[in-house]
Amino acid sequence: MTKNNTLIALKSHELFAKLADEQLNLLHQHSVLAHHKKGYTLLIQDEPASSAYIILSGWVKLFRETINGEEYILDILTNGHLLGEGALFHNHKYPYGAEVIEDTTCISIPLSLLESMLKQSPQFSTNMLYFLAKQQSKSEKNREHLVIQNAPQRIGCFLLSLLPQSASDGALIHLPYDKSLLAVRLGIQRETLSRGFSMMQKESYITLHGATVTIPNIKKLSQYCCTACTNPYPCE
Amino acid sequence: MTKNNTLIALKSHELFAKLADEQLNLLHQHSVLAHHKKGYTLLIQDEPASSAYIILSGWVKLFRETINGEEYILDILTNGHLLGEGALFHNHKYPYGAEVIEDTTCISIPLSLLESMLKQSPQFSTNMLYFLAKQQSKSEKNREHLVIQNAPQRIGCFLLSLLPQSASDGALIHLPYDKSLLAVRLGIQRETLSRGFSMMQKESYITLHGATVTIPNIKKLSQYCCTACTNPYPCE
DNA sequence: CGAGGGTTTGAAGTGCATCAAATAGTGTGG
DNA sequence: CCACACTATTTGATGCACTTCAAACCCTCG
Repeated sequence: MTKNNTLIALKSHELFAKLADEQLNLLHQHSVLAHHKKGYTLLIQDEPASSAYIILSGWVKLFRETINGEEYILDILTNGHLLGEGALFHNHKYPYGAEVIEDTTCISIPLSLLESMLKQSPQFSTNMLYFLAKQQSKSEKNREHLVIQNAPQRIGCFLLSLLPQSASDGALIHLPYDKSLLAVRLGIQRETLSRGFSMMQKESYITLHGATVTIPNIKKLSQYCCTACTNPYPCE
Repeated sequence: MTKNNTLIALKSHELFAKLADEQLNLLHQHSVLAHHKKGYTLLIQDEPASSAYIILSGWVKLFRETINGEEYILDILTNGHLLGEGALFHNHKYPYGAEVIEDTTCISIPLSLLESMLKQSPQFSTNMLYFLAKQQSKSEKNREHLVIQNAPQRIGCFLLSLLPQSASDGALIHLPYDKSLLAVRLGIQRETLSRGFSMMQKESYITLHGATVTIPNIKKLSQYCCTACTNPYPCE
């Protein structure tokens, strides 16, 4: 949890892969490690932006406010995820708000530095291009899921996305945050989430105890969730 | 409709803005103008990719096939839109299929050329970054609409997106393609689209004759459609 | 005129939302 | 360690939006 970890975290992020040591050091020098408690507001939508953040631990939700005051959730992020970089291409304003939902450690990186690196480092430019392309494909997938999958399928798909690639049948999953938050994330009501879980238990796609889920047969679950989808399991 | 128009179309695309004449000429030399009839398959999903295309006229649908053979529509494109460029960041394979749905004129541009320009031209790199960022924001908006808006609201939102910025009350819109295709594009059934239209007529948000829509009061319609949304009208 | 696709209308079913209430789980102060 | 308050989650009952299935209508074009 020292300044040294910052360098390691930076190095291991795809956005900074293959960069010259010189540039990594520059990033390292200008980066600040910070801890934030649950409830802390990290980014304010449409406010002038100064930093991007890489999450080292904890959970952060990205959201936008609707005109009549409701909240729309774009994504919920954790270890290794980047946020706030969108401001680089959005008039230096954050395109979404961000709130800490589980105590979070993160690195803040000045956007001005990223901007100058974009101009000077072709490697970084390329990384950013691939990063944006990947994000877009993820966003398209999310949209597809909304159109194609019903509620329980979306839940199952989300569970599968929590599995490491190496997971085998019987794998344990600990839900990373509140079920009510998960419901919003999936675009359904808490009650629907609850009923979805219990239906999937009855059909023995999963077993559920509190916030712990086991998947006895990954193939069976993925067949239920992914058949209607354009991406076979594993989805991403 | 000569080779000269190709140059003009290239110059006016945001992706090629501010490029040196030298590069524009290179693009121009390697670009090919083509006409395709309705039904023509322009791109095949997951096939090795050779070209990107800019549409000059007509309509093209982008789609992906689900595992059980259904079709999911990503977008429907027309004048000025670019397609196929995603292959640059997707192992040189097209991330979607594309089919001509109204006779189309388009320019094909070799991906290899774009790729070398990405490496050599910082301006082009920057353009591409902004282009991808914009596409992503569009994709996020589409997703939001699916979560937040009901069917008639999505229909109204789509109609509003067809209006030029300069449009005033009473503006005429000619639906660009089949209502059944529009339904798929909006993620609803044809019947639901039809009922949505007739409801909006009854509430005098619009009037409808065949494929021609008039919007007597833009503000009224946008209040109905956009209040639940995080983006005020005009949406994009 | 008649065939065939596109579109609308009607009737019934389904999935999810909503509202209401019960239950389980968590943290606090005694 | 327990009692209490408070929140998260589940369960039940009902309603609405959209889908599905079926049939009619409408338009265009040979």
